[in-house]
Amino acid sequence: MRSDPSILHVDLDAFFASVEQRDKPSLRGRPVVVGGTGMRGVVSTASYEARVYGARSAMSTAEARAICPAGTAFLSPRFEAYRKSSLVVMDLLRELSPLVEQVSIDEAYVDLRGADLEDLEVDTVRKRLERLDADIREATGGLTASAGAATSKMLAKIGSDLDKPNGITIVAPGEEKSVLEPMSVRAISGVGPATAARLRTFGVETVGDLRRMTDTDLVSVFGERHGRSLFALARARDDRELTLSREAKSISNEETFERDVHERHVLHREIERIAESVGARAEKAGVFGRTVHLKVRLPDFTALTRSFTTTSPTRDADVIARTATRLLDGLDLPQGVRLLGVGLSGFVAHAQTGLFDLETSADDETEYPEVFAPSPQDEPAHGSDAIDLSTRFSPSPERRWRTGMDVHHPDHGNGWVWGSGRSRVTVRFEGPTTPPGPVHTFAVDDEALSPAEAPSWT
DNA sequence: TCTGGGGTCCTAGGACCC
DNA sequence: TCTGGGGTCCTAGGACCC
Repeated sequence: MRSDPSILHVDLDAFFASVEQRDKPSLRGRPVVVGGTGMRGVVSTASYEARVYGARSAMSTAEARAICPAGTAFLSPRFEAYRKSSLVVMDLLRELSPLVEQVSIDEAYVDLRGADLEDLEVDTVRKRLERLDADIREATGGLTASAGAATSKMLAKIGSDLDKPNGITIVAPGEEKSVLEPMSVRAISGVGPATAARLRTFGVETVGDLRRMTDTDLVSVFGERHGRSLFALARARDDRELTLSREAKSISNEETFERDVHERHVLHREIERIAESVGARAEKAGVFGRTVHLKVRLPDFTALTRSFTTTSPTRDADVIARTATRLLDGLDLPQGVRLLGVGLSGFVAHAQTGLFDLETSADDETEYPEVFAPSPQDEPAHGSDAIDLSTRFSPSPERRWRTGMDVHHPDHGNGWVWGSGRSRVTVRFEGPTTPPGPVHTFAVDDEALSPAEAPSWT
């Protein structure tokens, strides 16, 4: 914890709804709800006029429609417009100090130690924040923000929430514990509905209550990390520094269907569509991922996740889709599917050629049984007959092994390609299941494969 | 007309290696 | 012969955040 209120938290007020009201004067002064407008939509942001009626973020749009008066505008989000205004605000923050941690499209921390201020006294900070407030209004055409400054991230964030909308709260050094004490435990970062409910069973509602629990008890109930963090944060001990830059660790897309889907072929088509977008985003980000994730939500809202890690990083939509389809086919889904998601993680900056490069050194003299490369016309559509690993195909410049490809081996049965390299292919048989089936590696018939083809292998 | 979509981090168990 | 830890990787699930 710092000795001066040099951490700032800035939060744009009802951001999506405010942008809509700014851009469309007829919406000003009226309740506006931005979010999914379909039957299964949820609210992203409700304007303050809509909050009067009880509309809230994360509420189902259906419920918001039921409680808001006629004349309430229900709008789909226009992310491009929001991004534009967000950028304007983030630039203003970076003008204030180069030490900015952007948390989301409408929220950021700023380290005022990087600001050009004569000192970090409460009055000096307040004056500067008042100027920032005016700058944000002017630069964005009337959007407002709420701000909090304090000696730690937690207190700065709590501060920005204390006087919404468009308020400035500075928690003076020494006041942290008394500000925190009467607040609900939900004010602590990392305490959501589940943790709050468990704490309630111990008679803990406020941060003051939480302080009566021992370190040992909290660790035994919530685990090492979470327990220690609760103990420290309840005492306003928060040394977290700003994270000035971070790289994405995963890319995913998911979709909730308007109606639960029962047909496998529809799910397969959806996987292809979603994988297409995941692959395109990975390409845009310049990354290749080793792990493909599948997420399924059932009509009863339980979520299933499956993942598969290969040695061959990819961003090929086709490979992602095949892998995800494999994972889906390992699930029994008699109730149908409410949501389907596909993701990619385990990023490396460049695609590896495959197992050969990753796992085989030049002096590796392991002998593998030989199999033969398939030709593209023999590559089966998923679900149809597998490629027979014991059959020699006629050479073709396009033939290649692809992760997820169905194969058959006379000794091992059915399987699918798990990874491949210039001279060998690895197959997982009877997979993917938990626990996974056996993996066998074969040397491929590389006579017909020119080295130039290798980079296109996935 | 219950409950989106994009993420991050943690835990726990098993495999495997040293 | 029996009994070890520690570390890492992978997988599944869950909590949390905006």
